[in-house]
Amino acid sequence: MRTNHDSRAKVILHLDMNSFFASVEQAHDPSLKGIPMAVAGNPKHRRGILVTCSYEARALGIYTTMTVGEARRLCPDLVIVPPDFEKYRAASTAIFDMLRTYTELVEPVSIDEAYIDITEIGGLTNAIGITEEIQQRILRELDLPCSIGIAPNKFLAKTASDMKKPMGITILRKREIKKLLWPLPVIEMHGIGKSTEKKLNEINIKTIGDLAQSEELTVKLALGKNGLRLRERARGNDFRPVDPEAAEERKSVGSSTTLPIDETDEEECFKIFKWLANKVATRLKKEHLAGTVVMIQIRTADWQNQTRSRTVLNPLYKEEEIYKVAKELFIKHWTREQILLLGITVSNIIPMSELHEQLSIYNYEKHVSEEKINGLVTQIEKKFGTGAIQKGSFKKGRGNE
DNA sequence: TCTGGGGTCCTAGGACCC
DNA sequence: TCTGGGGTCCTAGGACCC
Repeated sequence: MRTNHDSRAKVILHLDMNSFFASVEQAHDPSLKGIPMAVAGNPKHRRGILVTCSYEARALGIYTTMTVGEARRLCPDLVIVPPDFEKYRAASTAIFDMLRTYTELVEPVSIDEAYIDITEIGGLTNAIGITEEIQQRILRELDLPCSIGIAPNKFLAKTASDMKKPMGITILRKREIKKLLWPLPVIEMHGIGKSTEKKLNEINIKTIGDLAQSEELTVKLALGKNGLRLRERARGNDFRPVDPEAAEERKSVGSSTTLPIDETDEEECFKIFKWLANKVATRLKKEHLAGTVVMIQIRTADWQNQTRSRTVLNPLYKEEEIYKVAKELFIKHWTREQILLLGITVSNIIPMSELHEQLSIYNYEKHVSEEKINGLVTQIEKKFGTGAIQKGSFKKGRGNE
């Protein structure tokens, strides 16, 4: 179907904001510019870490995920600001809106990343011009730096945007991957973490090139379907389209917190759950969402994670309802081990706008009886053949039983 | 490098249904 | 009573990403 010299080859951009949270803070407060600064959640927390840091901080050996304590030791002048997600969300929206003035084919992947398919609006000839303009406009109008990758597919575009930071523009052509990608260790690949790296190393696959040139069956045996997908990516093949609706509706809303001490007191845990239920409920309400699955997470002092969940019939969104389920799950499953972290997540999300239908008993019964009827229809047709029943003949009206 | 919190996607077994 | 096969939902855990 698609060949190497395909004239219909796509031009995909991957935009990646540079140390996004820190940059947004600097844009809002110019006194933070040009100095080592970092964003860190609750600095007085016993295990606080840096969420992001400025390039000036990086130059001094500071990095993301470093503990606040160690960062301060290394750089006493480091300015630390607490995260402000409202601000980041607003900046993010502004960026994506700007991208959509070029094309509708914008797919946000996270708060600070997006894919853009510019094949139709310029192809390869205008790609660099458009990319430079986007980068400059984001810098000028929003005061935010970004890196952009240009490539024939998502994987290569993502890889390219990572190659030059900050304020980079990198083109990655398929014919260049042998030289640029294949010598790198597999861990450098997006989608490969510690665990997959280990499995690959065990079958003597060390570099991205090794993976690209490996036997299909060997990789499938070691990693399953995912292995085959990674192998294709390593060969430069990725046919996922840029899908503007991909990240449209969220799948879960959760909140978790590391406790001030390793907790063993049940009543204290209840209090935490109450607080978490409130946070989750508040966000559900704000986004007009509800969900039918409540999951709790318990991380014990030895870093073992446990999750326990329950599916309920009617979507819930109220603090009291969420708390009640979470508490019951906790009572039922906690083994009285010391607790490091507790969390609540509500998933199987349904927008409130669809909630009244879900809650209607009439619709619920109708749903059930239709399912029953469909089952009967199948059974009868099995016995007497498919024209035996005129479809829809007893679906209408009420009182089916 | 032992440290947070927000997510998504995938896998696999068991229950249950047809 | 035994035997086959397909499918969906629920639950728990793992891997990965930002």
